[in-house]
Amino acid sequence: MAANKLDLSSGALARQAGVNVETIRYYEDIGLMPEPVRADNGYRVYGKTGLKRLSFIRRCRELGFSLDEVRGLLGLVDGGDYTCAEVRDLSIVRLGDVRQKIRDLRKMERTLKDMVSQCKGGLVPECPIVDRLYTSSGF
Amino acid sequence: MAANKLDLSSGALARQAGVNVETIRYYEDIGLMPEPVRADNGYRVYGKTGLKRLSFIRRCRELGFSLDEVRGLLGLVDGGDYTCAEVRDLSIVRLGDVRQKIRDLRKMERTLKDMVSQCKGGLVPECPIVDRLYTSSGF
DNA sequence: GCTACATCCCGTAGTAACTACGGGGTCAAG
DNA sequence: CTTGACCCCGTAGTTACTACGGGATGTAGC
Repeated sequence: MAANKLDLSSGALARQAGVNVETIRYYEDIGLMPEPVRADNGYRVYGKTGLKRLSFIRRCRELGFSLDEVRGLLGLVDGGDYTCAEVRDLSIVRLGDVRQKIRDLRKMERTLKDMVSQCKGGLVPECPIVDRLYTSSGF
Repeated sequence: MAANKLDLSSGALARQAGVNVETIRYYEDIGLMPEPVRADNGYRVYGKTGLKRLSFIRRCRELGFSLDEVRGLLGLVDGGDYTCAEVRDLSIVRLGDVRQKIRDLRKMERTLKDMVSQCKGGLVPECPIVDRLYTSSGF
């Protein structure tokens, strides 16, 4: 076979997509990435579609989709019969999750900030932060 | 032995501290919770200190401290020779982490929001969300 | 042709922080 | 005296990877 000019080894693919090699193999194991063509020496060979798919996965992960959700998205795309609405719904759920997480973190931020500001940072072995965390009253 | 009126079984402790029973055993295994006194039947028996310690751990976890960081905090407290400054420093690091995480999530939120708003949610098999995730251009 | 050295292969095990499972002992109520 | 809740323990599963180790292969310089 003539080598396509876009042929990529697993290492090259990993670099281009911004993941590492083991991750590709992991995705292959769990069925997110298809088994690639192999060169005569047994090395994996990827093309443009491989790169697109892996980049898709990486971006979804960056947006906080779980691998299972990514699997769902890819299933829709693979089947070719997905509707815009399905994808949109999943994204809206994700958006809700993200917003909830932001709220939680802001609460954490406030609590930590309060604790730090109450603490003089001295060398004394009594610390309002520890007191606050150690007493049974909630915060 | 006379039963203290604050004696708690593992189940009761779990309920009071808001974790579940297996988690207590896990903390015991990894040395965060000390091995408790056992009743004649082999059941674990906890007192007020057990409850305080477990609640401390739970609160730290809620604030995003890793179990290793909690271990450090507990080590300071256990040793009795911690200084306020040490605790404060760790809290400040955590606060920085939390703020970074909020920034990351806000970026995710913007991206998701944009994607959803671009999508009409129709039944057509072309979806700008998928396009956006699937193409190799970053976002 | 030979020697480094990088890169690839594979299977397996380790990570964090739990959660779940399964098989058995115990205890209080009716 | 049985039923159901609770407890014990060890082990394995979860998510999403990362690390390890041993061996084959490819590539560059001498």
